[in-house]
Amino acid sequence: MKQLEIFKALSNKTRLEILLWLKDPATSFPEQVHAGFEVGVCVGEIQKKAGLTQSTVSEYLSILQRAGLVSSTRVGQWTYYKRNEETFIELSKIIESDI
Amino acid sequence: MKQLEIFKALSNKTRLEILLWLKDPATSFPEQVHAGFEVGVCVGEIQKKAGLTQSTVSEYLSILQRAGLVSSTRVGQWTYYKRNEETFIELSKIIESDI
DNA sequence: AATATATATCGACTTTTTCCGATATCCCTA
DNA sequence: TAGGGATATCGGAAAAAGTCGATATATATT
Repeated sequence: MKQLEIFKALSNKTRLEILLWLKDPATSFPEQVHAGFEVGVCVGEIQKKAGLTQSTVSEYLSILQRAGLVSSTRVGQWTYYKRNEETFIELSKIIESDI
Repeated sequence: MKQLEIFKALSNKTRLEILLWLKDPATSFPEQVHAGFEVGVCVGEIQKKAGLTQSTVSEYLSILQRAGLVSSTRVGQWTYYKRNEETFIELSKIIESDI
């Protein structure tokens, strides 16, 4: 687990918001037609909610993914992102004891 | 607790190292003449160990302090910094449940 | 009061991050 | 296989962070 990379990923307001939205997609996003929320939320919906450009949001999701905070699944032309809860648990433990 | 400010403070290799050193000053720093480690470690010792200039280390300690991760005590001409463990505990809980 | 030592602050320069528009890639359907 | 929609990648401008040297401030000693 690369702590520094994780903290950098968390050092941005929009990225923190995205992580919060992904915590409970059903209340944060409109119903998804092509997939349930179990697989995640597609980039387009996240982008609309964030109010930034598509390229920026795509980049932000990559940053979160490289840090291990989210994972993605491609289904057809959509990429769905969801939280990687194990990483949050690990991080919480690291802060308790290793930092 | 300002999460974003905390994560920014933690997004730097040297600052993470400083926090680790402060976790066990007795093994990380030479004996202090003018005060025990209970009050913290003085800026000069932290600076030597970090290998950066005095101004940079002083700035870094301010950043950590503004984030609530350390606190300082002035004794004579020295300023001693020590960890603020409550903040780490709080942060760990926030990551468990609020992020 | 003058000097010395420890720390903080300031101004400048460099590097990194933020965020965009344009373009490329991937996948679907006609 | 051509066109369209979703996402990723690239290149760049602007803002923020990293880092330094110089200077200011605070305290201690003589």
